[in-house]
Formats: sequence, structure tokens, C-alpha cells
Amino acid sequence: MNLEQKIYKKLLEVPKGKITTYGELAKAVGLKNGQRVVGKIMNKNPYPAIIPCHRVVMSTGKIGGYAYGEHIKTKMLSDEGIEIKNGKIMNLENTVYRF
DNA sequence: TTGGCGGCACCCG
DNA sequence: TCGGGTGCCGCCA
Repeated sequence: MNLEQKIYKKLLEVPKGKITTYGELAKAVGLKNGQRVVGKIMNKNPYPAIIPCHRVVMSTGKIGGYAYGEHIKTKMLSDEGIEIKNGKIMNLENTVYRF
């Protein structure tokens, strides 16, 4: 199974209303410092319709980037009940999903 | 607080 | 086949 497949599968474990970080997701698939790899994979996302790549944020709580625009990502997250202010997740520790 | 560079899989030439 | 560039980050100075 490809690394990207693993990443997508892991990401699908994140339930609606929860999020994860690039670093955590990277470690979840066996990468120590694979944050950028995850970002790249997300950007190349071949299944944007079924992969909730908007549920992945930076470890600092900032939204991070998004292939279709950061504001779209922000909106989708807020639609799932995640509180965002000034482009940052409010209760990150309470919202992040642990694998 | 802000900036810069490190680290890694994948794509392209 | 091989080398270098790229990318939705993260940590340290």
C-alpha cells in the first residue's frame, strides 16, 4: 500500500467535528518529520470528494493551506462545528482527534 | 513574535 | 535510471 493510501485511510478515521494535524497524521503512518510530505499529498489529493483534507491543520492551531482556498477550508470546518477565530482553531487540544 | 532552514516522499526533466 | 525541485509544515534561534 502506498504512503498516500495510508494517509488517506488514516484521515478517513477522523470523524466529523474532529480534526488532526499534519505532524500527527505523518507520524500515524510512520513518518517522523513528514509534515511536508503530508501537505504535498493533500495538495495532490486524487479524491477531493471523499478525502476530508480540510480536517488537517497545523500543530500551532492555524488553518494552514488548502488547494481550493483557505477561506473555503475555514468555512467547512466551521460548518462541522469547529470554532475558528482569526484563522486559528480555538480549542485545538479539545478538537484534535487522537488515532 | 517572526523568520529561516530542516527533512522526506513524489514528480518531472 | 538518476538528480533536483517541490509542497496545505514544524521546530529552533
